[in-house]
Amino acid sequence: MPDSLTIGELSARSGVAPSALRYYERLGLIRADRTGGNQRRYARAELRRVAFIRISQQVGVSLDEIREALDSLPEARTPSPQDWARLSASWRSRLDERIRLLSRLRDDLDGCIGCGCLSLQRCTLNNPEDALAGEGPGARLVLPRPTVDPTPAGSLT
Amino acid sequence: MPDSLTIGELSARSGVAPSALRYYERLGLIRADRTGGNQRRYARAELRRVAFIRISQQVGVSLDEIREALDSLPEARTPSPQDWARLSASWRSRLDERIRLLSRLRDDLDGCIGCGCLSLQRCTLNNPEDALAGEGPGARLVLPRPTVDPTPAGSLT
DNA sequence: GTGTTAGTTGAAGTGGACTTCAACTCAAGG
DNA sequence: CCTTGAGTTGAAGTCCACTTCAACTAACAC
Repeated sequence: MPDSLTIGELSARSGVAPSALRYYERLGLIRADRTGGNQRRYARAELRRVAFIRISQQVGVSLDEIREALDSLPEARTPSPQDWARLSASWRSRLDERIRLLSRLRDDLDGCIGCGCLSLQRCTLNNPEDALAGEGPGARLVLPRPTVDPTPAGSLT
Repeated sequence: MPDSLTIGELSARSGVAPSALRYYERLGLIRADRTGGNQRRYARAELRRVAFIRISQQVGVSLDEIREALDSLPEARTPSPQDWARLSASWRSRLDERIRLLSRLRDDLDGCIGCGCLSLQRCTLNNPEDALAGEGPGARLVLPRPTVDPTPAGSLT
């Protein structure tokens, strides 16, 4: 059991293509030592970084933001379990939000399917930002652009 | 209350940029009549199509698949509520699956945060069986690659 | 009729996340 | 040694979903 991994090994164990690992390195998300012959050798700890990267992507975070998060890890020492816990927790609310949004979409879709209207007028879908804030001209279709609506959006008739 | 909409009006009411609407038209997702002066005029029914497109994107369906779905609508007549209900329902299982996946990710993340391991060894995350790789535009799951691992994947040590 | 705002086109550009390529070099087994 | 598979690089390519641009033309209020 070697204390460092080749790029092929890291790829196999993380499920991430070698080309992607090199790409991550270019972006500064992971790092590698080099052998005399200039080949990458990954410290075991990099496996955790890659795991964190993939999880974060699932949550819908961009590589750029992931890099920022990873930058907040201590450089001096190998990140502790607490360090990782902190980072993981930082995505928690985004994950919650995503789940909440999709769940509401499902419920609303059920409702709209029920009547076949797909008008979404009465659906919270219209106001993805926050259903409770629903006042004024703010309501729009799913995935609104940040601009302000001239007409009562969401009315499909 | 005109019986057709300009691209600006459709944009305002759907929350989709005019450039995106033109793009959708090029892809064959929506259609428009033309005035004598060659400007687009959208039938009211197009609003429903755009709504469906945006909802579908939320679910994580590509424009290409959305086009296929829309192609299954009757051309002869204006789609009925039932037609729309059928299409919406067709995404339902994908939506369910996506929600299920994210929920599991959340739970597992909670577990991993608890111990700070981030190893995911004991997590369902690892389970390549139901990886649901490549679904939607969002990043894929941890351990997405369909290739078979030489080593027990997910072991970080 | 004039001015302003909205719309038209094809082509090119953007950004994110990678992958592919060509042309090498390295590492390890026999 | 020699062969073979794994690794190296920078540059370019890909895919998706759009956006931007330049150069025009339409529609509409006054």
